[in-house]
Amino acid sequence: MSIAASIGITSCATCPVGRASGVGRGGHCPLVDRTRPAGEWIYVEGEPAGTIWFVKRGTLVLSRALRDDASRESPLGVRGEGAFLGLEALVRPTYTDTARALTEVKLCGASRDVFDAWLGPPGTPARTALEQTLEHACAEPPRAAGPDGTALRRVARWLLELRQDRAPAIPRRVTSNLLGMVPETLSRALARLAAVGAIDVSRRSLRIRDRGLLASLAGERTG
Amino acid sequence: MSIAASIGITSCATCPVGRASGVGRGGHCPLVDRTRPAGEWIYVEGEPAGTIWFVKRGTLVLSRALRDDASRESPLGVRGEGAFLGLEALVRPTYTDTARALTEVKLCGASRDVFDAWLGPPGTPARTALEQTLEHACAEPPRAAGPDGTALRRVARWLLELRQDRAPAIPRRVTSNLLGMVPETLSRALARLAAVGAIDVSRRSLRIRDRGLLASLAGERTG
DNA sequence: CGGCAATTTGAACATTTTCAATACGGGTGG
DNA sequence: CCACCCGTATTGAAAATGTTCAAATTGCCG
Repeated sequence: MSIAASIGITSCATCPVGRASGVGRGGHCPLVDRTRPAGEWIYVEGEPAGTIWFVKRGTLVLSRALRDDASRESPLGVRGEGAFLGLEALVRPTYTDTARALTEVKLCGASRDVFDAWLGPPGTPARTALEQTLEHACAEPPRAAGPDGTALRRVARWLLELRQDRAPAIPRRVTSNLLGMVPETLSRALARLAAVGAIDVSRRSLRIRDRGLLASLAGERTG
Repeated sequence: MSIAASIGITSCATCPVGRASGVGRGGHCPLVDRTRPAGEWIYVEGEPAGTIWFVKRGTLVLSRALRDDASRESPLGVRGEGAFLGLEALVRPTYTDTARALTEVKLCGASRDVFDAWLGPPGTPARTALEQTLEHACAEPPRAAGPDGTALRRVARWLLELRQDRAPAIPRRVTSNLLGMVPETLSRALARLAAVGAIDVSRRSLRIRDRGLLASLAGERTG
């Protein structure tokens, strides 16, 4: 519960990983900093999972190749500050998805072996829980959620949940896929929301104008 | 990687949790067995997260209330042997979803405090990784996967991925929601697959007849 | 053997996707 | 500093797909 949140991870002393390593109490964090520019691929689905990363700053998209057409990929999540990336390396030989930087990112990384050593001896309760969790998370293919309302409704809801910090950089294609629709549909939904005055939208900015209206369109326990 | 799989968890000595507790080496596992009949609710979304469970046998559905209509709920996953349930208790005050037994299940459970103690001292690397992972997993609302093919295609793919063991008990309503469609659509898709001879389907049995045909319908890198 | 609930089927309807054309906005090079 | 170009986003109209609602069927259970 007291996990690092939106304060910003500025140093190893304010980083959960750093603290767990005992930085400041004579400990040393084995993960090393790297900064990567926006647009860069951190790792690619299917390649040997050699490195595990921790996000200190910035935002990334996780995506997986469409099975229909391996040349296209469908975004399946966004990760930001405080997330681990590539943890599947602990239970899988290869990465299960592709991670790409959406903004400039600051990552701390370590090889699988180093990370493994950092976690402590195998077979401890905490490691077991972690590994079982990862095992099951990786095994489960990404599933479509049930049809939970129309496109307009899903978009309205998404806007309400929006973390201020994550919003700006996410391209339409990513967002639309996350919401289970094609970019055109997202465009239309945003246009409609703008038309009724719920939001202000331009090609690259987005602002909620009337949160109450948005909520009612989202179908939140009606008002 | 050597995590308990389909062999069956028959005793604490073959259970990951038991082994991590040192059962057989003088240790004692703090989780206690419970058997619950099919159909029973294990916990409900929103209620205080007091107990964490480990699945030793059987299958459960996890679901979350639809935001449109809190009276209905949409299944968002199936958990079986070897999965932890209600782990969100470590980072959240309340359960984030509802767990219901699909078959008779054998669970081992412990209160949050007991489980917490079992995990060992807070702030260790393994615990940190576990907690960060859970934190992010809980925070992320279940997202629809991108429109990854038509209903027929998704159903065909699902059939191919099907774990033999999980198949039998899952009702249509659950399956259909997992696949992002209404039960009627699933019915029709199954009927069509049966019509072309890819599967044999009856109201409560399901058998793959022609795996190759199914794969081609699923759009697996074309043949 | 009846009643019930889940599933299947049918047909009309609504929505979303598709395909194609257009408008932007940012970056580049003159 | 401005014109040009390219990729992303938007818009339009038609087509396909999935949903809805209602009715019929089936299997299960008392």
